[in-house]
Amino acid sequence: MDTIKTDQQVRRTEIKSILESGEVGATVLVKGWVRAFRANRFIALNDGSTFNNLQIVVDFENFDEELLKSISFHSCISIKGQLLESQGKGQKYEILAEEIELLGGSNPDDYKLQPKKQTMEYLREQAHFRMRTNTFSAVFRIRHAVAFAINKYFHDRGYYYLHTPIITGSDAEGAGEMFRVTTLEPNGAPLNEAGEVDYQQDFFGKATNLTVSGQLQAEIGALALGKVYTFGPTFRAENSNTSRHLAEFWMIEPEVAFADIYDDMDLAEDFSKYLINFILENYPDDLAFLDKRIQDMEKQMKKEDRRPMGLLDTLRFVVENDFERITYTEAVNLVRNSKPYKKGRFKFELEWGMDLQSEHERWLVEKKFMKPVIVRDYPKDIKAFYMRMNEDDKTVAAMDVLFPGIGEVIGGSQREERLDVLKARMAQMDIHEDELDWYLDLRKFGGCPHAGFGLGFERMVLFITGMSNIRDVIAFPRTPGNAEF
RNA sequence: GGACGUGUAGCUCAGAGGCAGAGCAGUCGGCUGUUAACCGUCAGGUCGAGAUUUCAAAAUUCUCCAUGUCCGCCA
Repeated sequence: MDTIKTDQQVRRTEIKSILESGEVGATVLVKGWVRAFRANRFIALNDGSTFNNLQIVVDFENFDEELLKSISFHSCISIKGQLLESQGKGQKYEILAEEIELLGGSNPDDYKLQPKKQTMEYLREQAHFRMRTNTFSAVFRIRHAVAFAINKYFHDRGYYYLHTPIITGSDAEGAGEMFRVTTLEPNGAPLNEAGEVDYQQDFFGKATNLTVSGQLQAEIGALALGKVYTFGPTFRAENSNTSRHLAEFWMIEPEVAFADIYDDMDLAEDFSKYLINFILENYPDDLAFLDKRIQDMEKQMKKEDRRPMGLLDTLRFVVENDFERITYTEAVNLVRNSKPYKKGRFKFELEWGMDLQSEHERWLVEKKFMKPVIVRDYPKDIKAFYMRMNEDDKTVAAMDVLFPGIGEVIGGSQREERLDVLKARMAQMDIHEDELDWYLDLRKFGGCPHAGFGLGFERMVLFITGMSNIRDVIAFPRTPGNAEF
């Protein structure tokens, strides 16, 4: 038989559906990408619907030699045939091919890739290939599922999804360096009398930036709709070169009226556990693969660098145990009285009033408590202006949720609802009232206690997938010096 | 922004002054139950770039370029 057109009467079935509820003996049509063609007889086909491949059995005498030759690594084919119970060991079903059509070839002379382990760095440069690998297809299925679970969690609990602006005119949010948004030409922009760029002549009539946080706007939503959350892209122009920072990332920011810092911590813990549980229950194949992948990698590492638990065990452990809750003051004392601190094993000193260093946080999470830790009541001087002042007048009702391996995944606070206290804080921190008059209005007209937090979406996906670099849980990472694709 | 590391075949890497190497991928041939299939065959190189030391440099030294890890800033 030569190349045969597929019979349009038969509709395509997704591989996930065949593996879950296939009917032996039925004629099915499948389409997908070739992961392997072994022994001139067995094709491992993947169509992205599931982690698992479907085995296609080809009697090569029945097909044109040129057609079979064109079935190379990552070519795209359509197969019609009968679904059978597999005679081999590695899989339950297989399809005996009756008709094969080449949808998209992949010339091996030009296609410089192979079915083998690649470095994450190399794959970042090969966009089409990256997402077809076992690792990344698993990561991106899970990423989708986490996003879905976020919306489901909040919707089921009566929160409203609020879309806060991506372009903002406020430059007082204080969450980091911002990307400027302008239509003015870099050379030849109009100048004002002081010789500075005149943004009054810019598109919006003022200087504008990409958002670093939707929180201030979300507060307005919370004090009207009661419970809201944002989930959108966020931009930080920080020159941060680490495995847990992106210049463009997605952030979730719930904001709740009538909530205090304890409600906030309860929400953060319950929410985190829900997301992890959702993936454990719905994506066991992808998680099992990622778990095994990490185990294989760890075998080649020194014992002291290995993680104390595997991925699945870590996720279950987080879901099944309460997060540890301590104050900043307790955290400082624990670190200062720890063996490694006394023996000078830490690079940085720690005194009350200083920010906890990564190494201190990691000791608390990974050595002392062996689970996520929520630290609250930080010194006011190392936190943002909008956080609620505690009665000691030294600390604010802020909390950070620290996860093993990643550090801060959630940062939140109860917001300062007392107008006079907020104004005093802004004056101390040199933030001009006229830039945030709309934010102050919220305290003037029907203000109330409220709280919320920001969760770094990619950091949560990083934790759940067990990947080690945040660039490998987003399809097209933007980092300093890199905006490919 | 700071510190350190890495650039050798399409990919992953070895080579530590003396002929440019291996595995996988690719070519060609073989193989009707494979699971990163296997066996044989052939081909594949400006050793990141430019200088420098040397009889001799992929290797020493310097500059530049690219890239990674860690730290800082944060989510």
